[in-house]
Amino acid sequence: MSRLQTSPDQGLPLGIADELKRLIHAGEIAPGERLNEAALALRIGTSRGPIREAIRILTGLGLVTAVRNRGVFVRQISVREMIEIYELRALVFGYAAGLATENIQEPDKQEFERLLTGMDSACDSGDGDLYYALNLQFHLLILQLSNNQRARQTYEDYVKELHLFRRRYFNAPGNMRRSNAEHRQIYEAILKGNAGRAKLLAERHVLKGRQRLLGSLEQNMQAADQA
Amino acid sequence: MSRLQTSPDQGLPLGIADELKRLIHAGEIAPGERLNEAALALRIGTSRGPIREAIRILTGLGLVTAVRNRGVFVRQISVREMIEIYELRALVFGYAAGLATENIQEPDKQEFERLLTGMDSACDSGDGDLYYALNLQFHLLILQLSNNQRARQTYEDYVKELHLFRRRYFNAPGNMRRSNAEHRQIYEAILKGNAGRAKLLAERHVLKGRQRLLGSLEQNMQAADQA
DNA sequence: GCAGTGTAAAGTGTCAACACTTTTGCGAGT
DNA sequence: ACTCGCAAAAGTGTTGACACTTTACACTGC
Repeated sequence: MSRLQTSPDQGLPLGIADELKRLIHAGEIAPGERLNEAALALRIGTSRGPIREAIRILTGLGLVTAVRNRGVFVRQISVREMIEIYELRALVFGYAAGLATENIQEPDKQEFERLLTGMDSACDSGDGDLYYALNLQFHLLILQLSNNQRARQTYEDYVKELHLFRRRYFNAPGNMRRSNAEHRQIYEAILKGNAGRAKLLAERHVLKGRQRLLGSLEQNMQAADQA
Repeated sequence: MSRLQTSPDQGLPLGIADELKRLIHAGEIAPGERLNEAALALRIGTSRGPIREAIRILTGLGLVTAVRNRGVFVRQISVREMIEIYELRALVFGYAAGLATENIQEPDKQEFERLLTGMDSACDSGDGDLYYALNLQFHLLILQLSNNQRARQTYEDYVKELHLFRRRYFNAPGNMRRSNAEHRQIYEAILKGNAGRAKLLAERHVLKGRQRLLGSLEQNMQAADQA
């Protein structure tokens, strides 16, 4: 019954954990929702043992919170946690941008150009999903150029974790344009080898992203109040 | 048979996981060692089910690595990983020191003084363990003053994770003195409200700690070569 | 109609047994 | 003595059953 052809079989629990991670990060299982062991076992086509082990992996990862005798629930992130994570994400991104000035090579530059023009056209066509995907690639490319694997992993984890924030990020076209203008500035600073400026701009870029999110959040709240 | 009175019972697997974490971080289970399910079950006085779940939690936390059909092994950290983690630790510590300039209060100042003089006397008496404990408190106090709970948690995790580095840190008395001199400089910068300087000194302090570790590592290697 | 109670259903917690894989070690053959 | 192969042992992977807790719901009494 299962379609766990995700990875070279590392064992049932690991495979199930990956599948659950995917479901959670994709939002198919909403934050706050409970994971039903029996239902999952039936769906995957296994017994509850491996399911429970997979869920424990997620517990260790902090994706779910366990309550004794009541089950595990997909973690919800509070506004405060969101703010704190953004802070650290900005820090790591700035760090990586600074190092990128030292490690950038010719092929990377071409990749940067491709991503930046791609995001421009995504702005023009108002394609938020495309912009989001390219934006993520842009950020990860910089993390890659930090030459610090752990930093890259940490950054990816932050991005995924922020998906647990209850409210969905809503890309207004104006935000996308502003965001990409910042991208260009960061890229130019990296090109010029200006590590300090690249770091500063990168940090600010993430923190501005946070502000944009908080802003749209407030708008939503007001809209909800009026309804 | 078990003495898992560690915490308000959050369930057997959680309790066991905590116990295992303690054993690993205390070094009682060495990096690279395998965890035997049956033996642990016997020791804790339970069946293998909860043991396996506890082990999966550790898998999620990254404390152990699982190999199919062969068991789980306490994670070993490579030199490269150690270097990368120190880099991020320096970043977070610098960040916290910068913010500490804004959030420090009177009682914190007294605590700082207590820790600094305590470390001085630990230097005098050559008490490495005491120095290590106070040093950790000093760092955590600064993290506390960042007012970013997540940063504090991250920093603690880094410190624990570095315990998985195969070679033990060996506190030479000279290193302790130099280290505490740096502590004083950081504290003074925080007192003066000089955020930039506090941040810079704090970052450097951690990176110097890394150099000290790498240095003692090289010495050990040479000693091993001569033996 | 409503609050309180008791019971059934749903769900999690734990266990012991069995299946499968890997490792160990003995013994035959060279 | 050394190697190869086979068989026993050790260990992990998975399962279904049972115990316990929480939740849902109908029923009783007011």
